[in-house]
Amino acid sequence: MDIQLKRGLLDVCVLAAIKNEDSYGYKIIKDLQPCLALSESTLYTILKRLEAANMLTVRTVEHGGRLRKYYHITAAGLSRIEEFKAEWQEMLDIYQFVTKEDASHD
Amino acid sequence: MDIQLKRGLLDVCVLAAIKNEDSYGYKIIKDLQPCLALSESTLYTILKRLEAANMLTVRTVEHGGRLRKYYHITAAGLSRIEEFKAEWQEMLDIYQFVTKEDASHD
DNA sequence: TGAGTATACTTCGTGATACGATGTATACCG
DNA sequence: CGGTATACATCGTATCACGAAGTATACTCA
Repeated sequence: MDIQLKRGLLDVCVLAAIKNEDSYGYKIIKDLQPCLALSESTLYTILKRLEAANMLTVRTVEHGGRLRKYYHITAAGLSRIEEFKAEWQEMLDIYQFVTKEDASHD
Repeated sequence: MDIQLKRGLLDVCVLAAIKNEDSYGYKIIKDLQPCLALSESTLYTILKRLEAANMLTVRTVEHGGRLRKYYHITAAGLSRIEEFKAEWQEMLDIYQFVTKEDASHD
C-alpha cells in the first residue's frame, strides 16, 4: 500500500489492535501484519505518540525473563477510533469524487 | 479532516480534478474546496511532484494579461487513479478491522 | 485616484513522520 | 556455540503539508 495512504491509518490500526485486549509491541506487529505491514521502529514511534496523546497507557510486565510493555487503550483512544469512523464518511465522498466518470462532454 | 488521512488522497484528488478537463492551479483549488481543502503552497508542491513523476504535462496560456498554467493528465496519471481504486479495497479491509466489534469475550 | 479584493503563481522554512539501520538483551534449538 | 525468535530502543534521513510572504494584474467602489 502507498505509504501516504498508510499514514492516516497507522494510528487507528494500532489503537484497534489493543481495543479489545491489552497487547504489546511485538504482538501488535504480528496481529496487524496481514492487514497492514509496519516495522518495529514505526510501531514504537506510534506507541510513544499515542501515549503522549493520552490515547493509551503503558504497564510493564515481566515475561520469561524479559520485560514486556502492555498497552491499554483509554477513553481518548476509543474516541479517536470513533472520530475515524466519521472521517471515513468524508473519505467516501472523496472516493466518489475521484472515481466518478465525467458526463459533461455530452 | 485529519492531515495524515489527507496525505494519501491529495495526489489522486488533484489528478481527478484535471482528469476530464485540463485545469489550472487556482481553479483546481476552487473545484476541490467542497471536497478537500488545500492551500496554494500545498497545491503547487503537488503539481510539481506530479509533473516530475510524469503524471501530468503543463502548458502555459496567456489569459487576461496573466499567465495560466494548464495541467493535462497523462496515461501514467490515469494509471495512478486506477491504482488508487485498487488500494481502496485494502482500505476497506482496514476499515473493517478497525470498526469490527470484538465477540471473543462471550 | 486609491484602497480593497480576486485572480494566479512562486519560494522558503518548519514541523510531523515512516522507516531502514543498528544496538541491546534473553531464550531456545540444533 | 551459532542461528533464530522474541522484545524494545535510538538515530538519521527523506518525504511532505502548509503557513507566511512575495510578485503581478484586473476589477470594483467610494
